[in-house]
Amino acid sequence: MKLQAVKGTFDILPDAQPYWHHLYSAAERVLTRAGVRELTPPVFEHSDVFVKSAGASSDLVVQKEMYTFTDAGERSLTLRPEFTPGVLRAFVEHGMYTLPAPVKLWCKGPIFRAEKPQRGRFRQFHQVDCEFLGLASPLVDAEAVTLLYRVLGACGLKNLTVRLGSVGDPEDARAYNSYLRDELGKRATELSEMSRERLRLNPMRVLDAKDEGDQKIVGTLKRPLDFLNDEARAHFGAVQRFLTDWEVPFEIDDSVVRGLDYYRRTAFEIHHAGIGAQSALGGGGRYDGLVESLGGPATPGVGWAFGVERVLDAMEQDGVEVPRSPGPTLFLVPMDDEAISEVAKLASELRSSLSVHHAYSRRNPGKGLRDADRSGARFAGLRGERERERGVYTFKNLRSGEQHEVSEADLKTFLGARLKDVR
RNA sequence: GUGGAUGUAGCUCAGUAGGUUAGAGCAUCGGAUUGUGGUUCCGAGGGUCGUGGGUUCAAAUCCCAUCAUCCACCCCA
Repeated sequence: MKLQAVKGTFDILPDAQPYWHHLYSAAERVLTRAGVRELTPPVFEHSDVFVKSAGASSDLVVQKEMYTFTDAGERSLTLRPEFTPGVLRAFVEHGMYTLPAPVKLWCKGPIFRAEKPQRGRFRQFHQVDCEFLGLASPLVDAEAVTLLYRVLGACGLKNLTVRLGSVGDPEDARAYNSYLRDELGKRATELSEMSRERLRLNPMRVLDAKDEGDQKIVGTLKRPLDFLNDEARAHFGAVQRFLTDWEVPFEIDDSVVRGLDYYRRTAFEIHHAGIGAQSALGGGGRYDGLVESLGGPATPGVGWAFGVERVLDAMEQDGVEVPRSPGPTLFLVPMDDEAISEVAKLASELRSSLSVHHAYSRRNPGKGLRDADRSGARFAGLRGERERERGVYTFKNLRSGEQHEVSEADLKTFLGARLKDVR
């Protein structure tokens, strides 16, 4: 058995951590300022939570990609394949529907789907998710889209494309689907094999067929937006007006199709060129009715999520610079055996207020200063026989090369003063 | 589920008319320097050549199988 991470999973190594922190802190900053509060749901839930939310037509597609297992108590549990159902479960379980609406929640963490890996697609990956519950107003849809856009902007991304659409209310979607089945059914023989298969399983998918002949046929059809009822149309118009007013760029794309049944009205995606075939960084939409179908009180809601790995990929493509994690303030070098434990003890004491690293074996000054330099330390502190005799450390500023002796008693004040100077 | 590409040192990669002890750069460790860093110079350690089988006097190299990784299709919460 080779020692190797499970297919579709990976380690986030120390060198990569600054990028992750940068992204998460950008998200936290933007969302917190907007009054969105963090909620951390468990990584797994009763399978029902995800199965019920997926809906009837989605479960063929979706359930086979869920990591489901039975625990020792014969409970069927599932590693979350998305955040929304778990957040809604928590929302209901804790009576958050009594809070003033909208209740705005966000979360972050790993997500699990048993898909075949490729660029931007893994079996364990990470999402930042945001949910706005309790209000059906288009104002909330617009705020949701805006915050998604702002979070990604705060990550340093340029050239984002927001695609905005509406799937209407359930009866609109049903009407459009049967329209598609009728019209495309008549011309099924002209369609490619793939589109015929899509027509059978999910007619809306025919709209983004890549085959040229298919696209000609699609061009003659009415669009999903033509089927919106008056209220849904007005809602969609209001969302657009808010976004325009708030100077959030977007394009209308009525082929934004959400795979899950629970979406109503607003649907949106945000894309970035240059991260491969999986170009969607994230997306979301309105899901009025979902809380109720999970067994809670009727509650309108809208939410989104984005894939952290894809955003990091996009950041890399855009050349986003992230501050390197700083080295220690001080690096201590023991120059004889007795000094090894002395510097370890001193480091331990100084760490109550400073970042202090040290070498773990006897080093000559050349090697010791090289170690200190490589650690990125600002100062080095050398300790050997000479220093011990005089009760001092030899301190060297690694940037200026300036060096003096500092008595053990003055160490902290010396460092404090030095740091002030440097700043 | 389908297709293509790729697996050689910790990392990035050379290395095919099959032929001695499989190389480089980076990284690590040591020395130049047993009390003064970044640059430089010298040296060392580190390899089941993904795995298994086959062909051959001889396989990293050719053949078959298998596993893994990457990319794309499909799908996409």
